Amino acid sequence: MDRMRAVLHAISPISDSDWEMVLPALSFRSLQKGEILLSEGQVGNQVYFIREGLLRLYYLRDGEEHIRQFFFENGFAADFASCITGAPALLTIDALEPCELTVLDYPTLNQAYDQSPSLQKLGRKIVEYNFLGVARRMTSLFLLDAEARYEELVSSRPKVVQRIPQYMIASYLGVTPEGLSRIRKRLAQPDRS
Amino acid sequence: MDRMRAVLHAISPISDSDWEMVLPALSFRSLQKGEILLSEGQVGNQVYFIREGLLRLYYLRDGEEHIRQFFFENGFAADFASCITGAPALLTIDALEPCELTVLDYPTLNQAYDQSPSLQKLGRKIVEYNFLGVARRMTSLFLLDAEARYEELVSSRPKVVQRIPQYMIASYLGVTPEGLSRIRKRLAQPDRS
DNA sequence: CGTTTGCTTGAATTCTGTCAAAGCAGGTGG
DNA sequence: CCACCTGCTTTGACAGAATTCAAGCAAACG
Repeated sequence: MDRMRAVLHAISPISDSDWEMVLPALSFRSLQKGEILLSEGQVGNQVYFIREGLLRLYYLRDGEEHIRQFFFENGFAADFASCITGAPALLTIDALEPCELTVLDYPTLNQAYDQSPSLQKLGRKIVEYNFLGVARRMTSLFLLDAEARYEELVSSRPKVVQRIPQYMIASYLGVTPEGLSRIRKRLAQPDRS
Repeated sequence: MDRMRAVLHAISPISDSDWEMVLPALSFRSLQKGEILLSEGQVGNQVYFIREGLLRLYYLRDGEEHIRQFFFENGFAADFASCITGAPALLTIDALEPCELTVLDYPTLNQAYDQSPSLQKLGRKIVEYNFLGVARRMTSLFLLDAEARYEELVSSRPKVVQRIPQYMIASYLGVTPEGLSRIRKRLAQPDRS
């Protein structure tokens, strides 16, 4: 919990009185591997700080899972779109590993925003951060082919490649498991001229 | 200028004193068709309100233009990522039609945020809005094929299809002009069983 | 030790991009 | 008013790449 405060403080400074307003929004939750945290159709009015574990955010379409994002320790997971709009989630969140979470109730958080300018600012910074994240992801999907996306992922987030099974990485990259297998093969043996 | 204030007010209420703090950030600019507003490599520390005209935001890669977004009257255009991070823009903005713009200086705006909680909130709402925008775009690129993306575009933003040449729409959708032409052909004559 | 799960590999198919060429405007200048 | 030119869209043929389907293989697990 102090770790979460430290993470938030690094984004934008929080005073003790700010923190007291955040406290009522907090609760705790443990998850088993595979447990679902948010299902498509529910309203995702919670944000999760990951003290321990690994989560994944994905779309379900025609029975297939399309993974949009992975969340690691000391990070925040949420269907932000659903939090912001209050509309039912289009996404599902579940645990890839056993998790220890700190749950933040979003409506409560929103009320706190209106009572403290510095929390309001923190809120803005968090959205900004998330904006940059999707924008990067969008750019990568838009400009790069699957092979380049994989190389980018390996170099920029090696943890993902280490801790997550390959068929999920394939889904994240937007290719089939077979496709990723071939990409890896291609990259393993560079040009033999 | 009153129109811009009205647009902003609809997002989050602005008082007269708030507005006075925004005023120093404002200036005006006219653009000819084809004129470039922001080039890749520059810092995009401005946001543009479009009183009149039509803008486009795109990546330049290997001499090719990959269009990410179109901006219409009464909307805001910017390379938000560059505004937020202060890093050089990866994107270019130019005018598809003659434009009349109200320019907002982003650093000045940021200072105003820290002086008024309601502006801070407005700032948050604007980022939220933009977040939802990229998230939607990202989802569409990730889940749908080019044909479905085109149908979505036609039904959700018919103005785009009407006012913008087809080869640019193709670029926006992430296909070649030939590809889009075939998609349209396919959609024109439904299943003849 | 057998079963399950995930990764790889091969062959057939489908799709998309590329290249080249031809129609079809809309605008310009004779 | 007409002819031409330029830029955009369409079309066809072809090659390349990715998905799909099917099978084999290795490691993990009960």
